[in-house]
This record gives sequence, C-alpha cells and structure tokens, in this order.
Amino acid sequence: MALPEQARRCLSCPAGGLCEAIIAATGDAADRAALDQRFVTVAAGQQVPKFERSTARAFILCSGWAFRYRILPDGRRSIVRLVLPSQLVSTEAAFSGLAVPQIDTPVKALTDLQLCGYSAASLREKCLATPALMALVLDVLIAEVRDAYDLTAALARRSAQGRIAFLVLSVMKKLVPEGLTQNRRYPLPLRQQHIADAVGLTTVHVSRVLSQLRESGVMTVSDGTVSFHDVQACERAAARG
Amino acid sequence: MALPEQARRCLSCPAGGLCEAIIAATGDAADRAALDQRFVTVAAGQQVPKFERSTARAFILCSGWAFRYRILPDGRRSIVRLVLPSQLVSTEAAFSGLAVPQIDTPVKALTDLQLCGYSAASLREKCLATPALMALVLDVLIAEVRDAYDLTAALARRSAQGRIAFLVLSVMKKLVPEGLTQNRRYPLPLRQQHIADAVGLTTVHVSRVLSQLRESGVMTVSDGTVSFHDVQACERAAARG
DNA sequence: CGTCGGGTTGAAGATTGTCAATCGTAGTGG
DNA sequence: CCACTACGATTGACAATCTTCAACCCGACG
Repeated sequence: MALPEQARRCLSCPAGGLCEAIIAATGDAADRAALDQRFVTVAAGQQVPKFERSTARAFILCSGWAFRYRILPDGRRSIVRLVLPSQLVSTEAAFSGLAVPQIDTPVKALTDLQLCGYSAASLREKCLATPALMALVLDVLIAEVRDAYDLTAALARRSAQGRIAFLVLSVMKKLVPEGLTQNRRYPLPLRQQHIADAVGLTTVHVSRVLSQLRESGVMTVSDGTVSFHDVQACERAAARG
Repeated sequence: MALPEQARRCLSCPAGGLCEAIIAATGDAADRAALDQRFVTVAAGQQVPKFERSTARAFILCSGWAFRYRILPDGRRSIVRLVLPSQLVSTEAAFSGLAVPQIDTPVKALTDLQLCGYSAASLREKCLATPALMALVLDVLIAEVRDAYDLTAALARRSAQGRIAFLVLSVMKKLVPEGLTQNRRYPLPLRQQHIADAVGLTTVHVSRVLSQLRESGVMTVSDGTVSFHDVQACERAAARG
C-alpha cells in the first residue's frame, strides 16, 4: 500500500527507529491489518486522543512537540514529560496489560503534530512475540523511568534557576542526536506557563528567573527558542542547586 | 536442590508472584544454572550491591525496606523510590540492554533485607523469550513510571504537608494488598532525614510539619510507625496542595 | 479603537531554609 | 554505675526563596 508523506517521515525516524522495527516485524497482510497503522494530525493546543475507532491507540510522534501532564485536586497542572519527535507518546499507557483503568496522564500538543498510530493491544502482542522489538520497547520504557527520576531529583532539590537550567539542558540532550539543534540555539515551543508547570513554579517567578538568566549572560528564552550565551554557565546553574 | 528459608518465602511472594513466574518459566537444569538464582541478605544502612561474582544482578526484595536515590552535584540527596517487599529492586537497571553505562540510581537498605537475585543478563533474555513473563515485567515497569509521575506532580505542586500526606498514603496503598498494615497503623522505617529526602524538604521542616499533623489530629509518625487518627483528614491534607 | 493573551514588574506576605541550641535515648567504655 | 558520646528530634530566631495580588506593557487581531 502507498504510504502518505508522514509515513515515510515516520518510517525513517531516528532514535531506535521504532516504526521501522515495527514494520520489519510484521509478517503477512493479516498481521499488518491487525496492527492497524494509521496517520493522524493534531493541532497545537489540542488533546491527543486515547482512542480512535473505539480501540486504544499507541502513537509515535513523527513531528512536533507534545507534553503529558497531571491535574491535581486543586486544579493546578504538572507537566511530567515532554514528548519529542521520534518518541512513543504514552509508553506505559500503550503497553499496559492491566484491565483496570489507571490514573490517566493526558497528552496535549504544543505544536501541530504528525502521529503514527497503532492498535495498542495488537502492538503489545506483537512486541511480546518479537524479542528484538520488545528489547527496543524495554529500552524506551527504561529511559522514561530514568528521565522521570532525574526530574524527581531536580524538583525535590534544585532552586528555581537550577530547575529551569536543568529543563533546558535535558531537552537539548535529547534534541542533539535528532539533529534538531543549531549551534547554541534550539526551538522550545513552550509558553512561560508550560515552563512553570514543567518545573513546579509560578509563571511570575519563571519570568523573573528567565530575566536573571538573560541578564547574567547564561541564556535567552524567548519567541519559542533558547539561545545559550554560555553553556557551561548554564550547567553550573543547573548544578548549583 | 534444597532452597533455604528465604527461597520459600520468596517463591510464595505476593504481588504478581514474579519469583514464581520466573521459576515456572525455567526449563532444564542448564536453564536454571544460567539464571543463577541466589539469596542475599543486606544489613540496614548498607548499600545493595549491583554486582555479585562480577555479573550484574537483578534482585527481588523478599523482606525489608529499601530505597533508591540520587546524589545531586551539591551533595544533597533525593530519594526517588521506596522499595517494598515483593518488588523488583532496580527494574530499569536490571532489564536495560544498553551497553553504555547510565547514571546510577544506587539502592540502600532501610532495614535488614532478604533478597532473591538472578543474573540480570540471563533474566532479561529469559523474559524476552517468554511472553507471559515479559508481560509481568512490563506491568512492573509501567507501574514504576506511573509512580514516578505521581511523585513528580506531588513535588512540583504540593505543599510540605501535602507531600508528606501523599507519601504516607501512597505507601499505605502499596502495603495494604501485601497485608502489611494493621487497622490504621503501619510500620514506616524512615528517619525524618529519609522523609525529607523523599519529599524534597529539610529535616527541620519535616519535624515541624509532622508536629502540625499530629496536633491537628491527622496522624502520628514516630518510632518507625504511622498511626492515622483521621484518614480522610489526611487525604484532604494531601489534596489541598 | 478596543481587547485579549502573554510577558514584565513591584510590593507584600507565606512558605521553607539555615543556623544554632537543647533534649532524650541508646550505646560504650571506664 | 557513671561519664561520655553519638544520633535523631525539637525549637527559636532569622533569612532566603517563592507566591500572591495587582498593575502595566506590548503586539496581534478583530
């Protein structure tokens, strides 16, 4: 079958090439039909759907940025993960075998998204039956746990400056292997509200801290891009607490 | 072969019965030898070893409490996960297939521990080859991600009272299915320093907040046990922020 | 021209951290 | 049995960090 533009982009995605591996693992036509690969776009600001044609879907992000979040009882929001191109969108939700519904971690688009979706149940079965594929998924999940622990430690023990520096550096570390950064500059399609929710601060304080970082010659965050003036100073700011 | 006392306890461990599943999945003697099941004890306060006989080991906690932590550049500690009986100790580390060494998340014993250990590499292979077993491991990893996100949101957006109430309640939710709680009371072998490191506060402030919670009739934490006076009030304290 | 969403800034207050002293309890060695 | 010590918990005073509330700016857009 002829694949649309997004498919080609998705099939050639870097970082483990999960889409490629999935396609490589599919055997006959029935197999492929069960996986039910389909391409979806989501507009900036919109929710990424959990279901499509009434089955839970596993999505891989082909292009654009998204984030996963929790809403606390008092209504405040916490962003628990940024989802970048080539990543699985909801790894744990997609691969969960539990029948009982769990607390949800909804996903929202920061920019317009192009997604490659599979039937979550079929994908899970396929992975369980294909060790090479499962090994990739394991490593994705493991990386997600590690990232979550890094963030936990940062939120628990770092100052506002440290947390923001940490956020910006950890995003950069993920973008570099994807070739999505320029020299000392990369796109960061986050409003100050998103940064605040991602590092556990108020927007007002985020604004102040970003001013400090700008004035002390560390970096500038504005117009949806980060520009480093002094990467080492940023790393020191992140380390200082 | 005759198994020691811990082995029996381990083989009958609840919560998915991972040890049972692992043993059930082993075929012949060579198979069993490769897994290299061995029982280890660790004294309270000691580090849980990553290696044993020079191979990476995957441990399941048979009895006792442990915790995983990060040390930040400035020397402060953040506890990212409490490890309770029947749980895998270092799920991501044990199942990682990556050759490159990652940031470590060391494990320390809160009480004396009894552990059941396997060769990490063999266990990973065995799981990849045994879908039923892999499904269990997937669910363990997924639960770990969920817990990490819960903690992230709590640290980001809750007050000191809220974080401590959250900690105590989330531990209780894990202990209840194991039958490790009494009526409104359960053991919590944490010093105030551990609580502080687990919720991102100082010991001084933890002491103050625990006094508040005690005086307002919510709960008492002392002598290594939590006693709830009013569970709903505790849940409200956790929800309030 | 008005308004709306983001960002910035100021002042005041709440929360949490830091520093330091004190207390109780459990060893430990004389 | 009695210092002496070590560790954890508690308390007070004070300082730093962060939040809250409010005003204002600015560019986009109808």
